[in-house]
Amino acid sequence: MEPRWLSAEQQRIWRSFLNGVARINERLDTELRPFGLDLGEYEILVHLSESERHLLRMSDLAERVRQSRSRLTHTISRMESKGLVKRVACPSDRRGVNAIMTATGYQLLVDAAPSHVESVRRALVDRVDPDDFEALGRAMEAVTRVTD
Amino acid sequence: MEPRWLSAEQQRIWRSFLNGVARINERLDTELRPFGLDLGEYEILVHLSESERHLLRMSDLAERVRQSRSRLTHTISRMESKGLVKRVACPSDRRGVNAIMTATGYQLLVDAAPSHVESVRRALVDRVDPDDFEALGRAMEAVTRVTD
DNA sequence: GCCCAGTTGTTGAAATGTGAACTGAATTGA
DNA sequence: TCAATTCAGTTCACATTTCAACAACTGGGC
Repeated sequence: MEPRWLSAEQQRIWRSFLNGVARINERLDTELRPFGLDLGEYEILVHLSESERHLLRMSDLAERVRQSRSRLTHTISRMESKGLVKRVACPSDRRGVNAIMTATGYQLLVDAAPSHVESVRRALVDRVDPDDFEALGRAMEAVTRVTD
Repeated sequence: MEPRWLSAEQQRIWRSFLNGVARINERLDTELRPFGLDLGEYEILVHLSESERHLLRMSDLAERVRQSRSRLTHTISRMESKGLVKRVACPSDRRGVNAIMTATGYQLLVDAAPSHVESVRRALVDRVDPDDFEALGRAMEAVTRVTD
C-alpha cells in the first residue's frame, strides 16, 4: 500500500508538537525538582488529593496517571519511603491495595502547587492565544477519544 | 504572591493535553517496536537521513533530537552495536565526533517510515479537525519560541 | 463444591535515563 | 606565549523504567 506521507505543513506542525511537548515537560520537571518531585509523583498526589478519603486503588490510580502497574508499584514505594503516601490493604478485595496520601504528602502538594501552576502558565497557557488554546483542547480530546 | 490558578476550563484542557501526549507517544512507540526502534532512535535516523552525507556532529544531533549529550552518547552506542550508525572522528575539530548512518540504518528507516507515518496519522493528524490542527501548530510554536 | 480464565499487585533483573565529574582539545585574551 | 576558560564528548554512579514471571485472589460456569 502506498504510504500517505504528511504534507510539508503537516510535518512542520508535527515537529513543532514534538518540540513543544519536550519543552513543556522539561520545564515542569525542573521547576518541580526543588520540591523533590517529578511530574509523575506530582500527578499521583493530585489524584489522591481529589479522591474520597485521599485514597485510591493501585490499578485505578495507575490508569489515571497513565503509569504501568509495575511502574506505579515502584513509584509508590519510593514515595512511601519519603513519607508521602502509605499502602493499606483493600477491605473488599483481598488482592487489592489502596494508596493513601499522608498529611506530609498533602502538605507537600499544597506547597508545590502554586509553583507548578505557574510553570504550566509560563510554559503553555499564558503563551498561547486563547482561541488556539481552546483548539488544542479539542485536538487532544479527539486524540484521547476511543474510536478504534 | 497569590497563585493564579487555572480556570476549570483551562485545567480540563491541560489534562487533555497530558492524556493526549501520553496516548500519542504510547502508540508511536508500540508501532515502532516491530522494527526494533523507539521514537528517540527513529528521530536520530530521520535527522541523519536529512543531513549532508548522512552525518552530524554529536552535539548538533543531540540538540535536534532533544536528547542530553550524555543520553545521546548511550543511544548512539546502542545503535552502533545494532549496526545502524557509526562514529567517525571529526576532521576539522579533534574534539568532535560525527555520527553517520550506515546503509543498514538507512534501509531500516526506509522500511519503518511508512508504518510510522501511518501511526502519526492514526494517532493525531487524521483524528483532528484541520483548523484545530493548524491551531495546534501555532500553539506549539508559541511554546517553543524563545521569549524569556 | 470445583475448575479456570482473568485480575491485582509485586518482584527482580535488564534496559534506559540522569547529572556530575572528567579528559582532551580549542579558544580567549593579557 | 601561555594560563585560564570554554567546549565536545564520554564516563561514572546512580535513579528510574520496562518486561516477564510470579503468587494470591476473584468471579463465573458447571
